[in-house]
Amino acid sequence: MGSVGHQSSTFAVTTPLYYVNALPHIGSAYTTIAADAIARFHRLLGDPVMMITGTDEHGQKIQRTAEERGVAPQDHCDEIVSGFQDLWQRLNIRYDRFSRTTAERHEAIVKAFYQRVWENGDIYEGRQQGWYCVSCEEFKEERDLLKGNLCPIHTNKEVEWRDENNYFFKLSKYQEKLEQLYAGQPDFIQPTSRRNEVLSFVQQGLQDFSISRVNLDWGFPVPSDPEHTLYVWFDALLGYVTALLEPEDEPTLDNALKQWWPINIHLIGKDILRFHAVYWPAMLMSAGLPLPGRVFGHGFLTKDGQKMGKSLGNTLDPLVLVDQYGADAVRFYFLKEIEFGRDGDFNETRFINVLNADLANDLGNLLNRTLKMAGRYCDDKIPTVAPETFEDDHPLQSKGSGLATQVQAAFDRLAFSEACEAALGLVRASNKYLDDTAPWSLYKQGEQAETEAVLYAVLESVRLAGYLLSPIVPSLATAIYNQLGFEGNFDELAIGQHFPYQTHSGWGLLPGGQALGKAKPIFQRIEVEA
RNA sequence: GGCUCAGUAGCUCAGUGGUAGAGCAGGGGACUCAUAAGCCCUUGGUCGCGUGUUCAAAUCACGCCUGAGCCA
Repeated sequence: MGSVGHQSSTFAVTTPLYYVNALPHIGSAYTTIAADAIARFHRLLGDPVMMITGTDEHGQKIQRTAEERGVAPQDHCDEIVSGFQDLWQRLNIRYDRFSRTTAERHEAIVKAFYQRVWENGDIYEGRQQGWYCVSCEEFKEERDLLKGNLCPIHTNKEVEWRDENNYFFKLSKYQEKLEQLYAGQPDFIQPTSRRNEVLSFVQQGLQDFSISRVNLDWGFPVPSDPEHTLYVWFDALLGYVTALLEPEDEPTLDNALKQWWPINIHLIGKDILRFHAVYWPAMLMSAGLPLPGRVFGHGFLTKDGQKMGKSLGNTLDPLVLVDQYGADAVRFYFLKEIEFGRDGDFNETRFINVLNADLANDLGNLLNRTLKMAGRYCDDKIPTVAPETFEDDHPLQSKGSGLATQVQAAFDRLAFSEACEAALGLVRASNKYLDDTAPWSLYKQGEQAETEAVLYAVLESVRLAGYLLSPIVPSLATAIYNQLGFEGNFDELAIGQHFPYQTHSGWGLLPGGQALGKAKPIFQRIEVEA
């Protein structure tokens, strides 16, 4: 029952390498939480997992931001980077690599990669004229500009006229190959709405894009012409490759690619879809490297239905949120309450309602009430119950047995919300089952065996729900397991050996006689003063 | 301007031809093992608007309105 077939294989997932223009915002936190949940799920399965995050640190925008602050670019980057690392720690993100594009070994990888593309004849010198938005680090079409030569995205920034010699990448050469890729690998870009966007973009015909800038110091020199500086995006995407080097490895492409390449999933926000779904695979084709499995562009977050932004002054600081409510709360809200891929909203009332209803009332209280009864009626031990006690149509066993497959399918599709709903369904059924069977009455009537059977079924159901939710709410899962008498912690990297999916995702695993831990509410209700 | 997607209960969403559903929030009730939690019952919707197709439309077609996105 509940055993799930799974071919173990390496699994690599990335977040974007975040631009260090400013401290992390809630959007970066959202992507990173999702990536962490995916990585944790694959660790449960026992797969060797590589989760990559990091920072993108080059470009004119960084140079100027540092100048404005009166610090050296590298010092600026170091500062912001520690802000990211601090947030990831508070959010309980277990990344394996933190890739920085200013790392020395990154330059070696970039050079080697550039060399391959160069030798393949895909880089040429050309002239680029046009309006440039430094904040976007992109050229803009004149027709798209707002009045006063303002960038349509950075509406307070004037674009700058550039007329310079740049090096170009022959993107146009890969038009057909890219179209073949999208057709032959329909899951390459997800969700479908994003895929369609890319398809229609590519259909219009691809133009070569420039991969170098002049009059810019903060970046790597172009290997074939050190007077030029490599365009930040060309360098940034390669941070995914550099990340794969073992600490003791020589920084060569072969070393970087030997174990984890190709990446299974690139998780990104929809704003950088084009770079990952078009430019990146073309660059990889040019260098003769295998392509990633899929690129998933998730939606944006709003606050109280409004776009967040500094100008509106309605930003949501992830640091404040996690300090106030804790990592599990934040992780759960965003992954359970928002369908991954669609835009989602943050509203504090809804946030509190969801956490109280699902985590405190349904899940937390279920464990607590059952544990208290087991303490009183079963001598603080998991009751020993013969397996045949549970008929096939037992309401909890029947529901719990099918969950492993369901949840795994949901995680495969990055449907975190569905995974949560499935696990919570068992929790709700357990609360109902308790009321239907009323073990407190059974016990008073001297029905010891029945009491034990009921409590076992519920304890086991809480365990299973906690296990399946562990990629989303690892600390809660650990608390559940510990109170059920297990030793271990869902933050362990070897969790797939300690609590293997193969066995722990099934129903009926709790060992009878195991001493229970101390009952203590795992998630306190959030009280709001009226 | 072109194209795409969305508009269903206070909130978040499911429902793709046959008399409107879930979770949360709100109201009431019985219980007591529990984090005044859980369980049961319940209020609440001209399914964005209009026209059409059909015996029958939230569901199909056309038009419109609103919002979001893509068009280097």
